[in-house]
Amino acid sequence: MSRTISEVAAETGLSADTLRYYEKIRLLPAPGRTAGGKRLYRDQDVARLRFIQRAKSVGFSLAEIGKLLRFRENPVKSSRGVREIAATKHAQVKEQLALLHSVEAELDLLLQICRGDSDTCPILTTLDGDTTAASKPGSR
Amino acid sequence: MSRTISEVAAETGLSADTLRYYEKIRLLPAPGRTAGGKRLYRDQDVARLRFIQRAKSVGFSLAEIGKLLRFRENPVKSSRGVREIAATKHAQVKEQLALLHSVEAELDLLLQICRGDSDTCPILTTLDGDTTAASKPGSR
DNA sequence: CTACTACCTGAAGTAAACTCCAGGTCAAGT
DNA sequence: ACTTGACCTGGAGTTTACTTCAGGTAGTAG
Repeated sequence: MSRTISEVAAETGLSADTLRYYEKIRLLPAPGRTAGGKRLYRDQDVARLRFIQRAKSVGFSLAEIGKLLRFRENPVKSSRGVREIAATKHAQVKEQLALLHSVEAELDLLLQICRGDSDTCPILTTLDGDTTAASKPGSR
Repeated sequence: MSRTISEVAAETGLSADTLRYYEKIRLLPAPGRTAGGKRLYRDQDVARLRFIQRAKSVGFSLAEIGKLLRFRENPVKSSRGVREIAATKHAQVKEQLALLHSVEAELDLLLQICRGDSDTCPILTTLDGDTTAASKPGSR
């Protein structure tokens, strides 16, 4: 049921310092304590941390994650405003996805064409417009 | 052909300070100068900046972008090593895409179910309570 | 010549998200 | 009783990506 900070750290891959930091900035609710003052985390805290990690890996800032979490916690209370936030976020995610897709395509292309066996990699020179690489004299 | 720093700033939406900063950290090659010492940027610099902006918006750090640029500039010289970098990057982008998709799906679901008209939003409580939707141990 | 603006430089400051540190406490083991 | 190890706190330090600042120059306008 309840775990110590180091157990949660091991479980999530976050450091104990980070957990305390998240608590400080209110991303995590203050957990219960033992008689001696040690933090005791519960399943829902860990679930919350997993959510945070996922959101973070996707590029949300901690501030944004805070909003998402509050959203998650107040289902109906602020439905309208909350829906707006979610919609905005949703739009951002979609945009991000589109950008990522284009970057993926570009890397894909680069990898396909520039296999390291031929003598020249036309796409790269094309990409850069013209001669950036070989010709510059005085720079670095 | 050549533009001043403020022109490039206007064109790219970056600040002149940022352009000088990019030069300092060698993301941009040192541009030519007027007799009086002012920077003169060329088309290829702007193209490079656009590349940087795209890569940045997708979540690459400036350090990573530096690598991508060097990659782009040395087509064959270091084909092998370079291919590795690109492949790694490619894998990362794919992973990022997968994560983003899952977040998008989650937000989608949230938006669909929690329309702000009903009294309760079951998915939210589910998400937070205990049975985290897709919680799998060892997923990091 | 003076004013003004755009530009220059090196250096210091900022925000986000940690990370590390010093000094202190608590419960358990020997 | 003493030591050890995990934990506590408040605060300083780190990295990234800029931004701001202070003081100075180049070229143009009046």
